[in-house]
Amino acid sequence: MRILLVEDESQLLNAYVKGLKQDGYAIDTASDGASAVELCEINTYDLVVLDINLPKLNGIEVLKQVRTLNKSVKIIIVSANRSIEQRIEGLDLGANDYLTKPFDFQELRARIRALLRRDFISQPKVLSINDFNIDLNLHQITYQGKMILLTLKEYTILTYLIQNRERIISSEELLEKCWNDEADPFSEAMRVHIYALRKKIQEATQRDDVIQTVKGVGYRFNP
Amino acid sequence: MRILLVEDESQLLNAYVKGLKQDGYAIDTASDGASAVELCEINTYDLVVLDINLPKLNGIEVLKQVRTLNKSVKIIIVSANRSIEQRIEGLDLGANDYLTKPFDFQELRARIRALLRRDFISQPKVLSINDFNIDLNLHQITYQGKMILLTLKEYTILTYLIQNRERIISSEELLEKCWNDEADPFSEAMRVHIYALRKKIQEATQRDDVIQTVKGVGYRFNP
DNA sequence: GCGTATATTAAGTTAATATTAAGCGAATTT
DNA sequence: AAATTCGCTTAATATTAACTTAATATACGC
Repeated sequence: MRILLVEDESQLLNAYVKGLKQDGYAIDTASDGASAVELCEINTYDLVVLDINLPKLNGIEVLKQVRTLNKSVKIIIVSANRSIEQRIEGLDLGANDYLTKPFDFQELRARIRALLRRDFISQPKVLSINDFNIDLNLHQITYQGKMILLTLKEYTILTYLIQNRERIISSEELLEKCWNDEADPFSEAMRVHIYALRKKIQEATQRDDVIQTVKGVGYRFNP
Repeated sequence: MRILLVEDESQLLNAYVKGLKQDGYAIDTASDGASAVELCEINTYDLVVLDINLPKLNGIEVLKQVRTLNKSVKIIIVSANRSIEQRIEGLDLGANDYLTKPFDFQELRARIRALLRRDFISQPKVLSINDFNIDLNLHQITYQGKMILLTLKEYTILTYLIQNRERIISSEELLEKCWNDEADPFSEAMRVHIYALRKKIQEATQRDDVIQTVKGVGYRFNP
């Protein structure tokens, strides 16, 4: 899942980035409205967190343009201004949720998860598929109760494959959803992660068909 | 857990601060209504203790604004005026509890704990997890009956990790919940405390996996 | 079998965390 | 009030783990 954070207070921004990366999202950032819109023209985000009080381009205007560019992206508006009017206007213009500053980071986290949930097969914080058990809180994946120790990137990839296990995921999509802007599209890094993942999964499950390769198409989680 | 104390009698204020810091809360203070609201705009508190009889901005007005800013914060109103009317009004406006002056500090302490309790797994004053025993009253942590001598900050951190042991806690969250306003967000101080904590825990338990590191994500208490 | 897509390794780079020692200031003691 | 202690923070360095790169090997469809 890929998220764009638009926020001009850089300190706040950094905190969000870190927190959300830990949840396995690929994060891009913009600190003003113009570059936010630019990024949305280039990339396809699943969700945008948009601070309404922005330099250069008014937040409401950014909201309109982003929504025009991408009808399905989820947008969470953040604002220090608690006037109800603005709140309504924001939702009318196509925002999906609204948060008033200051808010607890856990609150943001919960709402993001809630909004992205619809795209997933399963919604809760813990999903069980056959002998696999994924705890989204603990970043923990177990097989028959046995823990599979994964790095952050491995966890991100596997979670994405699992949450979209009804489809075959192309390398391009995996790259797009699990890496951010700076990722080199020609890099082989992803394959190395897949390899490491398979190794760890094989060790834990004695199976080596859990991540299937569909040549020329992509990868697929096979529970 | 982070608390804002709003009280214009500075002597009383200092006493509260000291007492509550002892309990491991991160404490900010304000001595008038205007600055209380300002602080709530900047920071996310878990709880606010609000004296209703305030200079500059009427306490009830402060209450309204604080509640508007943050729906989930717990608010305890303190007042010398025990008129039932005001009491009702306060609770109607979104306060969670009410104390009439003069009151015993232990009373305040108990109510704060009661209100913050819901965020925790376990509510009682003493929690036992495996061989660990945490007495929130005595600020004492023991392992197999053996006392682990901790400084205040160490106790605060460990208690937070223990009370949220079902999640991985990022450094950002730890900083947010265990330090107050003056904390430098780029400080490495927390890591030093973690180090000291681990050392003491290792000494007492002979185990060194009690505070686990999940690289790129955070820390976790592993009982 | 040929060519392309993917897998496998090992080595290199970067980022995150751990460790250590020194400094500072508040509180306590003498 | 000087000296001492203690807890907390700072800063510099070390260590570790994660991630990427790059080079080579294998597999698979045509």
